[in-house]
Amino acid sequence: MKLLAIDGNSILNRAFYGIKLLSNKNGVFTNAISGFMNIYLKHINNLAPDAVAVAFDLRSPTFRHKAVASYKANRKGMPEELAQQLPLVKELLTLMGVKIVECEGYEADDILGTLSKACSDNKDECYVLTGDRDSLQLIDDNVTVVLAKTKEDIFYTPDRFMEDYGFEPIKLIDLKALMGDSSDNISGVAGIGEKTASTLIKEYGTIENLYEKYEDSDLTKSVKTKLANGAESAKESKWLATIIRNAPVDTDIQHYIPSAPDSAGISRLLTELEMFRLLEKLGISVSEGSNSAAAEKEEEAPVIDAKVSPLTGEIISGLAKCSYLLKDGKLSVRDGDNVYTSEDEAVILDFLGSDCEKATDDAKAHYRYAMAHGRELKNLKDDAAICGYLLNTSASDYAIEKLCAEYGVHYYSENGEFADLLSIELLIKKLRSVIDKEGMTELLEKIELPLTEVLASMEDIGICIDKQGVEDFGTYLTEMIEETQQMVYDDAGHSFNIASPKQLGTVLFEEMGLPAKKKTKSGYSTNAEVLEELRNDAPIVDNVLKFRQYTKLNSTYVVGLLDKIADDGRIHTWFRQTETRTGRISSTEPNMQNIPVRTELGAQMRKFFVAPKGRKLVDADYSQIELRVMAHLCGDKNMIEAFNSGEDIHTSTAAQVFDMPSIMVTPEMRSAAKAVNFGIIYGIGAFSLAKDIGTSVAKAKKYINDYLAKYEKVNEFMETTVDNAFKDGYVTTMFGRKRRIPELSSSNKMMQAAGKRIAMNTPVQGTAADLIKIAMINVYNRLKAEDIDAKLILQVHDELILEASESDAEHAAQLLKEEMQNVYEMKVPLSVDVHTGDSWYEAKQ
DNA sequence: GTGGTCACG
DNA sequence: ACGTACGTGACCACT
Repeated sequence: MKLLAIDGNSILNRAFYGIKLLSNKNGVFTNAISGFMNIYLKHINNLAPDAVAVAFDLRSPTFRHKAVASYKANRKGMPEELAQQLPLVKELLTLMGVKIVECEGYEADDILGTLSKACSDNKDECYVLTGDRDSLQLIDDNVTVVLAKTKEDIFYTPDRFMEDYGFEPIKLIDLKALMGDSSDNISGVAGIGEKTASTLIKEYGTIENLYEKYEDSDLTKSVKTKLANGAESAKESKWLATIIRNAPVDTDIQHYIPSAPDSAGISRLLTELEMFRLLEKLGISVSEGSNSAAAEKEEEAPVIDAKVSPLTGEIISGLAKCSYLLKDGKLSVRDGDNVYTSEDEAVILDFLGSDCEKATDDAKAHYRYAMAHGRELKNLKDDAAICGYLLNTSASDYAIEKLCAEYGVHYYSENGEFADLLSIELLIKKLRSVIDKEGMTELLEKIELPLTEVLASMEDIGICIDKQGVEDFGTYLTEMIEETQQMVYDDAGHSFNIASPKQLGTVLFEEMGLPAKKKTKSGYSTNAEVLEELRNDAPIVDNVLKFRQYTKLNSTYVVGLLDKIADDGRIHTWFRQTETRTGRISSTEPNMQNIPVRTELGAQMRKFFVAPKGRKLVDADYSQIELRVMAHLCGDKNMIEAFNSGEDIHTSTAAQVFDMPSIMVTPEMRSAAKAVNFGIIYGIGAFSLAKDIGTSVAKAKKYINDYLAKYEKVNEFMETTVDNAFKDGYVTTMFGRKRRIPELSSSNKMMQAAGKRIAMNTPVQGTAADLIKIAMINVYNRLKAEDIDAKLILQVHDELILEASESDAEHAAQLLKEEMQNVYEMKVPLSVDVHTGDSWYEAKQ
């Protein structure tokens, strides 16, 4: 027999501190559960034990001994984030059929001691899994202690222990009795540390032997004195350090053979915790749990006896309402018990263009399918992924099966390949009712759903790129990279990989002896901020910075973009509508929202995004939209006035905060005001502001206080927003978009502070995102309705870009500006700058 | 897969 | 005592 005995508390602790805090949408933390299970599964797979016991600490108010009362008294209480995961891990293990062992008045390691001794006595094989070195005293020929470490685990057999420590495992108790252990409140012998203790144990073996012989030994006088003074403490410490091996628990290994897992129960629990990857690892499907009482009780679902037949034109014209899916060129349509399928492009296009009301799960892709063939997708009414996103902007994806499990909708896995199709109707019905209850129906119907078509069109059209120009720029960059690289090697005296922060750190801070300003988890920080400060100390720094700039431009933009040019010579980015927590859209493959602009060299890239012959690019961007949103949301008179004056907002802010006429505001004052304005949007902190504008924290604090005193309503808005966020667990934008903030329920101060900043920032960033989305829809519809030869092609958060015919460019520019400025009646005017040009670079002037 | 770095709003 | 502003995505090195 082989037993795996696990120190549940120790492994859970290790998992908790080793993985960043994660939580589900209800704010239940899951990182320790996930880490624990990873460690657990790894060892189950490696060791294939016959029996498993997971031990947990359990202490009642009556301790088994007086000394125990103070024992571990100074150990910090478990943080709330970890404490709430403890019962969940136990529940999960129980559902998995794994035996949990707890014993009133005993700690987990006492239970491990007892079980491992039983194994030893019966010549059974025992593996003790723990993160705590104390348990190494349990090692013998039958007992191996597996020490779980962050990187790799150590399998401690008697030989391995001897190799590391130089004495037998059992003597670890004596070692601890001498050196003590502050985390366990074991005092040891005062003045004796690890080194001395280890030497003494190697020579004398046990403290009993040591105390018998030390007086006549050749130990130094000081050590002898320490031993003499600490004699009593040493004995008590040895007692405390000894793991109990006869705790009253079942020592029959047979008892710990796991029973059959409750798959449905596991599925239910992990679905509620949103731990889908773990579920997958356990080989259980999400739907297994949905038949019994789910977290959200599953609603009655009819049995569907699906009749499958090919889709025809006749059927299409008879459809009034349906749900459908379209993936990899395969269409499946559901109308009641009837399922129609087709892989015929013409049939699919006819279906998409029909008047039938449609519900699906990836509308944008289907709009693109139709557009790519010069056809339309008509009467699209619902998109399950979009609905899922509005209800929880933090999920990693919005697969039908997951959403069903999460919202207690029956998932038709019994219908095999049509499970998704048959499930989507009830799923959407459910999602719609929750969206309605949460007041987001208008957001869905007026903004998100119409936007799917706009984004599809933008992706479909794409932006024209000057391939030759990019290639030439790449050639230039490659030359510059080689040149700067050589200069760095010359400065360093040898070649190395400059792109490796580790190697660069060694060269700069060890070989060349430059002062290291900051550290990261894994070594010296070498980021631009640090290097900037060292620029005057050594020429290598400047060359490294240049190297970084050139390689970044080359690999991310030149090489990256060339790789994405489609056959039509254009770049078709993917806009992601269900990605960001705040409601912004994101762009990938390639990311068209982070094309360089801030440095002159980088901005050159924008010269290669062009309008084809006979056409123009029209670029319009909102000026200070987030600050204007803030002014509107809080209604502060002074701030509104500042915007109404039409003068530069940062100058205006400086004038108001420093209480002087605008004409007397210096560039320094304006720049400080600008930094404070940014800080206000992000959720201000004096330290970061000070760093940003290079002043003292005290001065930064004063700037903030003066600002908030001048703009009272801003202050008030921040406070009420944060208060409400604590109360509700979420914040909302002007158009009802929600973001849950589980960080606020963290007991970690840093984490909670971050939650507050999120609470302050999201309504502002999110409302700005709502506004530009509405503008996009209006622009799209007007261009279409008025038959203007211009199309939206890009959105960069506060900026929209059109490609227009030369003749319509001016008209389109006017329309664009008008729609953006008038998107919504605000307490301050929205201001838009618009330019036209042959390239993005020109149109952005 | 994660961390460091850096591009954008 | 600690670490430090919001939201993204891509690339590289390293485990």
